[in-house]
Amino acid sequence: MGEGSSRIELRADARHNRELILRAAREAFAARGLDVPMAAIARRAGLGVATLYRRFPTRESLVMEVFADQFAECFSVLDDALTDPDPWRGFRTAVEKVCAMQVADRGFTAAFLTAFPGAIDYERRRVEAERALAELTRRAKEAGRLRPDFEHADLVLMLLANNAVVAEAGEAAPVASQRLVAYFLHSFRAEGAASLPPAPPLSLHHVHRIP
Amino acid sequence: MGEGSSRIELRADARHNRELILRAAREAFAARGLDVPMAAIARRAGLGVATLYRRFPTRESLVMEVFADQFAECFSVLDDALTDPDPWRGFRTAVEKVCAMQVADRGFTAAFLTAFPGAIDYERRRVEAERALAELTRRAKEAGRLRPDFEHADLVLMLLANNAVVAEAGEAAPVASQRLVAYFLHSFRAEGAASLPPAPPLSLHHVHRIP
DNA sequence: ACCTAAGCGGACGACGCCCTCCACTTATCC
DNA sequence: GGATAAGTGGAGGGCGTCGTCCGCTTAGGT
Repeated sequence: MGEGSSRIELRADARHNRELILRAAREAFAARGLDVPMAAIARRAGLGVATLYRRFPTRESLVMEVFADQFAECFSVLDDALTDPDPWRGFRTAVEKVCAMQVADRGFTAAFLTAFPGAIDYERRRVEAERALAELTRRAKEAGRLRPDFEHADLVLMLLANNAVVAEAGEAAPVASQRLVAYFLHSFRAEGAASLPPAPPLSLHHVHRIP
Repeated sequence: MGEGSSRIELRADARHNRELILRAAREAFAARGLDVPMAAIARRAGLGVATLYRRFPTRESLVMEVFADQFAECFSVLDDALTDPDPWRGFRTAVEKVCAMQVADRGFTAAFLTAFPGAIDYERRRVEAERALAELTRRAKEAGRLRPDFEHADLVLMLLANNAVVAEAGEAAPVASQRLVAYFLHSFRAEGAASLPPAPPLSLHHVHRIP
């Protein structure tokens, strides 16, 4: 560590091809989910498979890179939510925006839900995300708008549910997702809350499956 | 057509092996979902692959046969629900039971949600199921317990959601599913219902995907 | 007991995906 | 413009699944 070199020195054409790969992968993931063949991505980029593998030795490394900015967007959503003076509105819009991101990009969820064992940076971010979410829910509960027995794992339930609905609904995905999220938000409200069965021991970390 | 023979005349050993296959398939589907290799099912049954393929030329035919009784159970659940004097309790218990069936058997949902183009009998049953569900929701709405803007497609949303949660939660599946269903039922109640975005154009028929 | 057709199993070719290896091309520095 | 190391593409070996083919086994009738 600390050589300073790392990877800054890529030849110009290589750097260009790297961008082609990322764009192709982004498109492919968005359209067909995370399990598109590596060869299909390479073909879409107009490059050979070897080039793809040299730049991104594992599928995970490619996924991580592709979704880096989506992750960033996700964090900015959380930050926005935290600075909203109305805690419930913050909570609600954060949920809505993240679910809309799932609709916009089929692969995003899988990346979001997937903890790559080796990806240190991702791990750090995940912890940050969980902290932000915890704070968000704490404040919404304190304001008396989020039901007191709401738990962290409930968001995981919702993300899984939304992911499945988006995956299966095809054309109808945007409408279906909005309806689903409205239902969830309605049942997350403190108002009229009845007792619930216990929450499952799920976390963003716990749930991981890379296709 | 019209020989009357059809398949009644199977040799005794063949009939026995057929049962072995069905049992093995049931176990395999329950444990790992619908996409287990055919060879794995054959091995579990202690038979050769050819035997499996001769008896069930397509994966679908096997799935249909395996889940025939689960379908029957499903219909009896709907019938019970329809005879319940309390429409809301009928609706609620039907939902809870079907979702519990999804937990008990990973493959069941996929079979439930999958419309095999050629399976006439299945198609007829699906239509029956949809009619029963329609009646169930109509009565629950009439009793003022189910929200008036509830739609058929919302059940599909829930089944998809539950399926995904069951698939991903592993050990925690039973707890996770119960929690999820409680949330859904809460938001399906007429009491405290706020306006919703429109329902997606989904039906049990519309959603079909065989792994 | 014996005949015969139904039943059986495993080997096999096809396919699709993964990932690597190596001979060829090309950017970059002098 | 030439040296050289970085970069490239496609062929190919490995793997796992599918579904079929064919020679052997065995149930069940006589």
